[in-house]
Amino acid sequence: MTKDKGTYYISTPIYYPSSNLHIGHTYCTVMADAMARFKRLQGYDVMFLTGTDEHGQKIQQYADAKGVTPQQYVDEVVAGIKELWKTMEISYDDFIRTTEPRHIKRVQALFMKMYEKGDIYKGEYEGWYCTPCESFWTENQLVDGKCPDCGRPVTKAKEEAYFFKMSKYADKLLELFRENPDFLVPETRRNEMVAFVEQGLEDLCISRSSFDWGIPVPIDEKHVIYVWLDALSNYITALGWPDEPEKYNHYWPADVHLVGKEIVRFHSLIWPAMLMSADLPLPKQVRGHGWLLLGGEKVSKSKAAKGQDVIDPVVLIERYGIDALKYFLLREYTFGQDGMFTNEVMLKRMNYDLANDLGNLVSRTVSMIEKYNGGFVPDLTEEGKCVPGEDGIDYDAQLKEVALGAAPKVEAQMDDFKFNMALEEIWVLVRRANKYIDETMPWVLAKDEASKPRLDNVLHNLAEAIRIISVLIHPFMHTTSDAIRKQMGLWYADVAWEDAFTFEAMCGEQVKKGDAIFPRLDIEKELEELYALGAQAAGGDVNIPLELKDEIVYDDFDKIDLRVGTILEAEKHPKADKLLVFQVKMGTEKRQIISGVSEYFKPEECIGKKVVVVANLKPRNLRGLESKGMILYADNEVDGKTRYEFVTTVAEDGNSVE
RNA sequence: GGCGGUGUAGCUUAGUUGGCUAGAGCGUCCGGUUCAUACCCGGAAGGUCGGUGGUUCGACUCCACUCGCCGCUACCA
Repeated sequence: MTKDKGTYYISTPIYYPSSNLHIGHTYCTVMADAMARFKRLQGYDVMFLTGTDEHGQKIQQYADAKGVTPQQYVDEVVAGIKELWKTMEISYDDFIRTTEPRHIKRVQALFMKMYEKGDIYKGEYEGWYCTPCESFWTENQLVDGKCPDCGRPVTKAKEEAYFFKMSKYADKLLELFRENPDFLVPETRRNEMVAFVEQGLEDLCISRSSFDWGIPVPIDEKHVIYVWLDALSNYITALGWPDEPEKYNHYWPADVHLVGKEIVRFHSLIWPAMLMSADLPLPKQVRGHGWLLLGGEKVSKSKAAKGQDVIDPVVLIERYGIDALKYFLLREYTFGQDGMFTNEVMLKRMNYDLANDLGNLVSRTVSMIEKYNGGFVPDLTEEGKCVPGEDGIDYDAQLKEVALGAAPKVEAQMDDFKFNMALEEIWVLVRRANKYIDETMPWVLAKDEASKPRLDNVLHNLAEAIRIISVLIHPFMHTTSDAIRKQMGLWYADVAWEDAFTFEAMCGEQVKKGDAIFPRLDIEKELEELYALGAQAAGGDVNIPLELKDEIVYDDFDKIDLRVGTILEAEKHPKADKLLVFQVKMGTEKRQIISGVSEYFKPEECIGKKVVVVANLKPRNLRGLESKGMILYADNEVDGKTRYEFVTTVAEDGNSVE
């Protein structure tokens, strides 16, 4: 660290410890870590915060099922998360757990501050509740009567609850977006939020009394504080607000909250509104990143074991190393956009960029310095300067120009969180250095004693280029940076960002060839082995219980009358683009049934299909047409896209299904 | 349906305020080289910049319409 550039506070979301983390969480945390390391290297006083959000009904249920207390349950999972971050050398400065006393008392203080402001009142909440998502939904938000976020079943809930007058802050939020467009990026997310607020904001339910695994409401012991007030406030409670204000005053407001696009709304609307209510400054920026997609779907805990791609970061690290995985995640994907994750894309990146380009550059340079100059980096001499040949190009000058130009370009890209572009800028230099070797042909120079001065300068310039590369990659791959510096004889100096701005720094260092920095991978072989691992995780030998709905008794099942039917007619609903209207014959009866499946089936291909129908379901009007019953479909995936299949049989129409 | 975004070589994609032959990586084909992890370097083929119309001396870049994807939202027994 050289000069003080001020503070830089960056956060990841606090993760929900319901199970182990996957590569999606890793992706977010790796980005935050790279930025934190980059800012530190530049001389900022960095605060990098991550942590876990440990309350809620779902954790309580998981713990009950396991026969342990919620605290015991989260302690175990959180230990695993910390272990993962340790393995990945995530350089967080603090790890906040919402079950820690320091957090609990400060959340209560925040509650009281908002309460005293008159922004919290007691009301009654009725709605549908999705336990896994900890979300309440209104009747018409439900999809197929299920949670619109995760598709799992919801339960009806009505309870006394405390509300936060968020509606009061709608205008101020719009003003925030209008006057401070950089508050929320990328732009598409900001547009969505503005549209959301303009629709009108409802007050936010911030307490629960139906379970008790949470922080008690200070004015009412029957209630616990509900997820958002509890979780979001971690960004200031970790700093000591309000009782130990020193750190808080030093780092707040945060420079950036890094979040996934699915929680942009909470960070850009609810969190600012809460801070406004408490008369506290707002964070400077919220950045929503994209998702890693597996076969077109978001990487998630429930999809974790599906298919052939390995998304367990621990497995990938064991096979390829932390730096290769980090490089891949940061280089391959564009911040803010979704990206496709496949083993093949990952392996190619690792081989082409790391083994072939960077690893090989270091390897060939060190070899030549050992072979042609006894292992010592030569000094530059006047007589060894490049004499432009017929092409008129001064190779030395070009290499130097690219090398010295890299750091400012990296800085510019990093300012905008364009990790992939920052790395691309570095690789422009890597490629230029490889090209420089072909241009100058040291092995030819080495054959003639008269060209020794020229050879020395070439070797020197290569060493300089690699030294600069070692500085530039340090925030992204510090272990590799150190390994390169060791081979280059640069062990004596700590990495400093300023070193990327000088080109005549080396002389006499003793290089030492070591193991390949990134061994070349046999992609075919790796793909096969990863495929096997993926298949195994997908359930080959392992028996992992499915996540199921609440248990029912036989009588519950017996209430459902399932019948075999044949689709006679099918057409699009005239007033709804996603609905198909079927005429289904079940024995003696023919009736109309409507399903929301037009994106999966063309009407004509449904005709004649045998289906299973829930026949005694209460009829309902759907956009003007009556639907009597429900056709059963099975979730499926074809060519990587989700779709439905009819649940079918060869049995006679009208027969019952049991 | 409403709002927003997006559509550029086989694949992944750069293209700030409109301006020379639209760049890059991977893939393909050809050539060079041997210091190096069978790596590296050079060259070529390949794009009517989704479509149509318009503004302009000139549009991938602006406008209108249209088609396809995506997100938010509504409807989805």
